Amino acid sequence: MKPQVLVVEDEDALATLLQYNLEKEGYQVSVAGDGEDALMQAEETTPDLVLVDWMLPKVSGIEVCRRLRGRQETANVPIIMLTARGEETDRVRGLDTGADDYVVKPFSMTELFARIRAVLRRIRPGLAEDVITAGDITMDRVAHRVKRSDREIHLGPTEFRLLDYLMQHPGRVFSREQLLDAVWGSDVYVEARTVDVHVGRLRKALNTKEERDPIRTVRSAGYAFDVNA
Amino acid sequence: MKPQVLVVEDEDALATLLQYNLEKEGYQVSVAGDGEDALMQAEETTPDLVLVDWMLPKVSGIEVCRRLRGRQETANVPIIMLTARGEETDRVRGLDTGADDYVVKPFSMTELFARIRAVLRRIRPGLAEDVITAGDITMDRVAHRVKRSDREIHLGPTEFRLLDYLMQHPGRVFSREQLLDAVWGSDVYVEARTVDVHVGRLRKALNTKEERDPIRTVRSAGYAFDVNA
DNA sequence: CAGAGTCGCTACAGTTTTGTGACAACGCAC
DNA sequence: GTGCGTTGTCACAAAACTGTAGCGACTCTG
Repeated sequence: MKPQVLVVEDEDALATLLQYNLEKEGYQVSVAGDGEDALMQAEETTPDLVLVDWMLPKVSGIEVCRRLRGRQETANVPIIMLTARGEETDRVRGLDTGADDYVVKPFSMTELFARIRAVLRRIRPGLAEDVITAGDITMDRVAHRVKRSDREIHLGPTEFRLLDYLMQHPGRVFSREQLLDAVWGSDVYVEARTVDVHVGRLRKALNTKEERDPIRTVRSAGYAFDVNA
Repeated sequence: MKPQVLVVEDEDALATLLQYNLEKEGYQVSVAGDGEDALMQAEETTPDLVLVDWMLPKVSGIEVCRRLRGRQETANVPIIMLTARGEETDRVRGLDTGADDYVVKPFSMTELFARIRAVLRRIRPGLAEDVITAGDITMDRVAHRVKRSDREIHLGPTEFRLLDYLMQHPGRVFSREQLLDAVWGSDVYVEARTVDVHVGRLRKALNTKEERDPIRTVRSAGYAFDVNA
């Protein structure tokens, strides 16, 4: 599963450059032009990493940090700050901005990539494990294996990604469109009903007769993964 | 106890890459960006092995060698040099730089690991792990031999390194690109599908009719070596 | 209760991905 | 040079997976 990166940058040229290079590096990228937009998108896409420019219109970068940290869903998302040289660099380090690292402009892409990898590596193992467990279902993303109470579950690539995404946000309802964006990719066009089919396949693979279906259908809204209660 | 490795490399991207891979391989890694830093850290952490780039800012790699050798505490620490092709390779070998071995860039990770183990084994027997076993498969890296339940397996060099790498990280799925980076070298250009062919050859050599195939194909993701359960 | 909307499921044709045999090129020992 | 083992690439076949359409069941609304 590609790590999702949210870029918060008002300067168009830089934003585009970042998006282009990050995607080439294998990240799923979304861009926000200002702080408000950033907070909204962060809620929607729940990124694995946020890249925030220190200077932003409306809501400053540092404020974006604080707000992200303040919210349940995004409290643990790693943040990297982009600052211009001399832009209170010391205070960035000194103050508890909530950022996990910062990069001073101008920076090279390789440098940025190195920081990103370092942060993801540092933050992720502690918070988001390679292994997710919900009820009796275990998903090991490194080994690419899914088990339900010691029974090995075989899933196709798409079903795997779908389950991955759902398990990562348990309880939350996603519309078919949201799932298409997140699991298929925001640029492919597929029929919304296709999601139904894949959910069906996923259910068939996951459940035996006795077992409770962990995927909940919400009529005219979408699907959600429920942790056993 | 994990062997401690000090990496002295100014190029950020390479340093990060080395750190990442070495840690995954089970080493405790610290990184120094220049010669001075290196000497300081060497004093602090007294590493079991030092990896030095030949070209460094401030204090050259060869100078780092000399100084490390000149100091009581670090006089016997094994050193491996990283040199670019053509970078006075002969003199590196010829002169007594104090290095125990050297690797010519570009190199594959498995090659580097092999050198590291070799040096550690020579200097600090006991720190290097020479034999890996997984299920009924045994791989002796010193003798360069592979056995499956007392049956001798003949492998070509590439298949050997491939199996080595896979067995080193059992259960984990690697993409073709990752395998190319790790086994072939990070910059040689070979077709990704070539990995398939080598996996095929490896399987043919490893398995008889009765035996379970230890290599698992993960569709649209890569391959993994599974320890028998 | 009719009609519209929504969802589960199946079948299937099309596409993507993987396994494999053949082959030419290469390096190396002799 | 000759011979042998190894390597990377290609082409083709097999296997796995995907998206869509279509039908019936069910639900909501008026």
